[in-house]
Formats: sequence, structure tokens, C-alpha cells
Amino acid sequence: MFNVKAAVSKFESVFEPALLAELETNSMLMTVKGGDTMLNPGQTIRAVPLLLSGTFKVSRVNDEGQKILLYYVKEGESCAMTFTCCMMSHFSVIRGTAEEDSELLCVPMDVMDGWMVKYPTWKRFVMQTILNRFTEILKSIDDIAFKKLDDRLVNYLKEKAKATGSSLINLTHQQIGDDLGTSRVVVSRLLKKLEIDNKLLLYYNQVKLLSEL
Amino acid sequence: MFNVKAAVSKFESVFEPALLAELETNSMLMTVKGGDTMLNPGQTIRAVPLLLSGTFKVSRVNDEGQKILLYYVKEGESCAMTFTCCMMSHFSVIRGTAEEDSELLCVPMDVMDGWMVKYPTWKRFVMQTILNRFTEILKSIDDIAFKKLDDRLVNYLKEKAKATGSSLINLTHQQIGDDLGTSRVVVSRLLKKLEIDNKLLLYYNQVKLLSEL
DNA sequence: AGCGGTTTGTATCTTTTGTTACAAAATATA
DNA sequence: TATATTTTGTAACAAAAGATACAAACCGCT
Repeated sequence: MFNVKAAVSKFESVFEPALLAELETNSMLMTVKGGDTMLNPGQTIRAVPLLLSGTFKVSRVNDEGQKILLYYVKEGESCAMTFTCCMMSHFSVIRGTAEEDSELLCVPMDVMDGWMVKYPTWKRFVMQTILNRFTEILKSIDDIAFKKLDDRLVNYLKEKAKATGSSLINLTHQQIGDDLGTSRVVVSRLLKKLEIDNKLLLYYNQVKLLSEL
Repeated sequence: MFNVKAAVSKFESVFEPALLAELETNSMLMTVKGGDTMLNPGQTIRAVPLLLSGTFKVSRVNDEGQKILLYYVKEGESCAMTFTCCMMSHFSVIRGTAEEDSELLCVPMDVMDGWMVKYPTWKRFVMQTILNRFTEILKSIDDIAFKKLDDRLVNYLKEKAKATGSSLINLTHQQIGDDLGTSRVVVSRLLKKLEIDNKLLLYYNQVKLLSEL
């Protein structure tokens, strides 16, 4: 549990002192429970979040309600799309959901706009965030366009394991299918094949990754 | 054919006077022939292009050499990825090819960085460009992940027709396949089906879109 | 232990896309 | 005009993924 001062100090190595001071007076601490959706497509954005702890999942939801995982936002990071939407007062084009209980520092957009001009470290942070996301989204496109589902599934599981720091993953096949943009049956089928190949073990609500994976 | 003065005047309604003046003294006029590739993945970027005439095609090329069309850059626009890479002195993650003969105004990165701070209209332009590309890339993801190839092909053809202003499209099936990330045979098959359905006509090197499409 | 809801396993069938191979048509070039 | 090259058409087959349906296993709860 953070207070604002402690929260701001997390960014000591990234932001210049004057900016840290402004951050302390202008930002708002927030806690979110795992599973809560903070942001939906179409919603307008009034503040930008800096993630202090936990993980956020950013996914694309199209007009037909189909969804696919884009990327995770981790501790010390922020969301590139929120930045850009916020700065252009544009509604959101993505969904942001807390994966685990998370804490975030929210910076109102009107303050933030001036920071781009006043603080080089803020500008750098914003541009780096955007660059990172562009890079990750392009990697997603590579995968979706050219990789087969079994590969994507393996990548997904590995990514998940790295994110949670555990080889035991708590997800139903349905949830995995949602993230990959496919059906539960397909996921079950592929997971079973991986189990037969000794790459993992399947339990109720859980997947245990083995070293062979 | 532009001189720098005339070129800069194209942006009169977008940029403030002082910025237009700087643009005039600091930018470089360039012409590129249709088909020429200006930028490849891995290459470092020293200048940002503002497109004066023509069209650029931006595509993703992954490590295995597979490629897929991301978006077009049109007159008066610029490339979001180039902005961000440039500002963070990061190598390119995309390929940029001139679709037709094009003219561009190149702004060296060292000048450009200061403009973010000095000129609100530049900052706005940059953020708007980034937002537009994010939006388009997400649309691409929707398509690639959830649409079937025949739909994607139709969209592609329509887009192409709109870009060139003509319903007669000069492309081989192979080229179309490259842009969509699939094989020539598949494209031929789908095109033939569309022809049978009276949606278009097929010629050597050409596709004529009909109103039914 | 029994019940109801959720999750998983699996079979079957269909559709979509990819692959290979070869011939025919169109064009370019000598 | 003759020949080479490029482009297109198509068949036949394989692989991948989606859809439907139903049973079995698991869990939480009483």
C-alpha cells in the first residue's frame, strides 16, 4: 500500500526532481481490484495512469464484440494508447482490465499536456512508451498473421508464466480462447496435444508448464 | 514540382507561422520514384518525412521475411512510427515504399525534437499522426484476426481504388497476395469467385472493380 | 452423498486456407 | 514471327481452424 509520496518515489530514476514534485501534488492514487475493467472502447479519458503495482491487460474489442489481447502494462509503465487518446481528447479504442489487484497513479490530462513542453523526462517517457507499444503491437500482428495457433498458444502461456512468475497458470480454456481470439474447443484440443507431448499438465482451472515447453 | 516555399505553404493551415518559417529554412525537399523503398526494418532514421504528393506504403516485415501491409501515408500526412523511432533514436521496425512517384519534405531529427516543445501545432500534429496510426493498426488487427480472406481482399481492393481514384487496379495476384500475407493461388481463387459473382472483372495485370462490390 | 453449475474431453463434420503441380494465356523480347 | 518470361486458371490434396453436440469430470454447496 502506497501513499502518494512513496508512489512518486518509484519514478525517481525516470523523472526530473521538479516533475516529481508536480507529480506529487497533482496526481491521484487509485487501487483497482483484479478483474475490474477500468476503460472501455468509446469511453473518454480524463487521466493517464502510471502503474505502481500489479498488471493491466490491454485488449482490442471490435464492433462485433470480438476481442483479442494486445499487451500487458506492468509496474512502472503506462499505456501508450491512453496517452495519445488523452492528449487528443479522443475516446478510447481499447479495453483496459486489471489482471491482478493493482495500484495506479492518475495524472489528469490538463496538467499532463503542459508537462510535454516543460519536462524533457516526461516527453521521453511518453515517446518511449509509445515506441514500446508500437513495437509490441507489430509483434502481435506478426503472430496473428503468420503464426499458427499452437505457436501462439505456447507464446501466450510462456508470457503469462513470466508475467505472474509462476509456471502454474490459473486460467480456464475459455479465458485463454478469449485472449487468443478463438474458441474454447480449439484451445482444449491444442492444450491436450501439448500435454500428450509432455509440454505441460492440465488440471481443472489450471495449466502447469513443464520445462520441455 | 515543388520548391521548398511552395511545399511549406501546403501546411499553412496546420502549422503556426513561426513553425512554417523554421520548416522553410530547415527542411529538405526530396523526390522518390514509385516502387522505391525509402526505409527498411533495422535502418536508423535521421529525418522525418512530410508527404507532399504521392502515396507511401508502410508494411511490416518480420524476421522470416514475411510481410504484410499496415497502412498508407497520403498527401499532407506523415509516418507515426518514423516519428517515434526518430525521437527515441531507435531503428525502424517497418518498411516504407513509395507507391507512386512522391515528393516529401524531410525534417532532420535534431531540429524536430525542439519543435515538440516550442510549437503546439507541431506537438498536435505529431500526436494526431500517432493516434491515427494506432487506430488504423488496430483496425488491421481486427481484420487479420477475425475477418476471412475474401472480406479482407474486398476491403483491400476498395481501399486501393479509393487511394488511386480509379476502379481499375494495376496489380498482379502475386502482389495482392504479398500485401495480404497469403499466396498467389489463394488470391487467384478468391478473385475468380468474385468475378463469377459479378463483383469485378479480371484482366492481365489488372482488376476492374464493378459497382456490385 | 447428492445436486447444479462450470469446466474439460472428444468425436464428427464443415469451412477456410495453404501447398504443389501443371497447363494455358498474355505479354515481352529477340 | 518465334521464343522466353510472366501471369493466370485450376485440380487435387493436406492442414488448420471453426462449429456443434454430448458426455464426463470437477467443484462448491447443502
